[in-house]
Amino acid sequence: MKNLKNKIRSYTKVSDADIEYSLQFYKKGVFSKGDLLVKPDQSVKRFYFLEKGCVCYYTEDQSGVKVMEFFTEGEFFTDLYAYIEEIPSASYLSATEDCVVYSISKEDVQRSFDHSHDLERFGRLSMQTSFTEMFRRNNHLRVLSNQERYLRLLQKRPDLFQRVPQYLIASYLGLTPVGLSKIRKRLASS
Amino acid sequence: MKNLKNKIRSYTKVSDADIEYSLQFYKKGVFSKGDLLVKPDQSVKRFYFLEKGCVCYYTEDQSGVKVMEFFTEGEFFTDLYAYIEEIPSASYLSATEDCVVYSISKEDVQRSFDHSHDLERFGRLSMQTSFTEMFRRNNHLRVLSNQERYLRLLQKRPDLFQRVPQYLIASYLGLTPVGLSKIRKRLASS
DNA sequence: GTCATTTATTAAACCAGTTTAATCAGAATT
DNA sequence: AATTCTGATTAAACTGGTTTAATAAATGAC
Repeated sequence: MKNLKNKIRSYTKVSDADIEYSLQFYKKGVFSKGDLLVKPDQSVKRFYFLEKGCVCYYTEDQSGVKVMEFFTEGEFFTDLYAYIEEIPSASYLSATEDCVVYSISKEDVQRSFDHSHDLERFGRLSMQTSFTEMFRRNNHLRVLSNQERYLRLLQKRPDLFQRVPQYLIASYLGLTPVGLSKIRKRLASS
Repeated sequence: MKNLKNKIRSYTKVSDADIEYSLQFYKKGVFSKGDLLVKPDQSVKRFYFLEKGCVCYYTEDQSGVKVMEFFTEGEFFTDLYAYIEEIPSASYLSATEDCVVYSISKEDVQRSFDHSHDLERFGRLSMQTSFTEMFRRNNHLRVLSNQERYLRLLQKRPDLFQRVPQYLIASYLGLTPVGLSKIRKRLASS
């Protein structure tokens, strides 16, 4: 739980006692490549810390898979929208590699927030981080060209290209595998 | 400040004393149609409650204006990304009507959060709301067709079509005025 | 090591939107 | 009432992506 403890502390000062109070609720979980942590119509009652592995957050409709995010080691994740709103998920959380997670139930999160002002603050700041990350991501989709987004992803998260198949990356970039292939070709010949 | 007080209380239980503590920091402001509350390269140090009027949150680049959100009476707003990250804004907050706002500085927000656990919780929940609203909005952009988004906006926020020019609505829907016009024409003839 | 499956590339036809530019309508100013 | 300005529509040409389908390459199972 060392990484998790450091992660929490990276948001705000939390006393040892408060950290231990919160950590008591987390349970270790392991998933194999291909496992679904969440799937559509399920309720989403847990909040996860990814100790090891990679998780893909996506929706699927008649036109296929649409990737919203890839989570990797050291990140908190869940289907945050369904978790907050307490509605059935419309999405998948799928392990694209073997994963080790620590997770806590929403009730226990609430217990932590009730228990101390500092843990509540941690909750606020972690929500703030979820907001800014989503904002940044959506801004890129809004203002950058497909090619710019591809190049930026290549630069910012080169590991992803080794870890997940290109058609998922294409979807994450907001295009089809064919479209991404064209962009790569265009770039290669220039 | 009655609307503001009720708004805060709609998030979580806050004592009279805490509410009054927080409310002491808010200052009333009035803006005329066309005024800019925030513009690019400015720092964003205040958090706003919109008592009356309508504010458009948008960016502008070589390809023109891109509307991210319209805020109307009873909503909190600011350029939240720049506010949180404490970086110069990349956006505009523009009054599309005469407006009355109450606003509080980020330092005073922090004072409120330090002052009581309940106010900190309000802060967490309001951040949570910002997250879910942004998520919902982006989800619509992601999974709905332009026509579906137009029809849904027409249904959910019919007032907007009376209050702001159509070319801003087109931008909000992720298309050009020409594109929106085509959709309207298509719908009219069916 | 071979076969089956999954993933990536390429080509061709297509299309929903864009861009540009002209026209039209309405509102505000004088 | 005439003039200007802003906003909305229409038309025509264009384009960056899609879709479909076929092929090729890589991966994994036996």
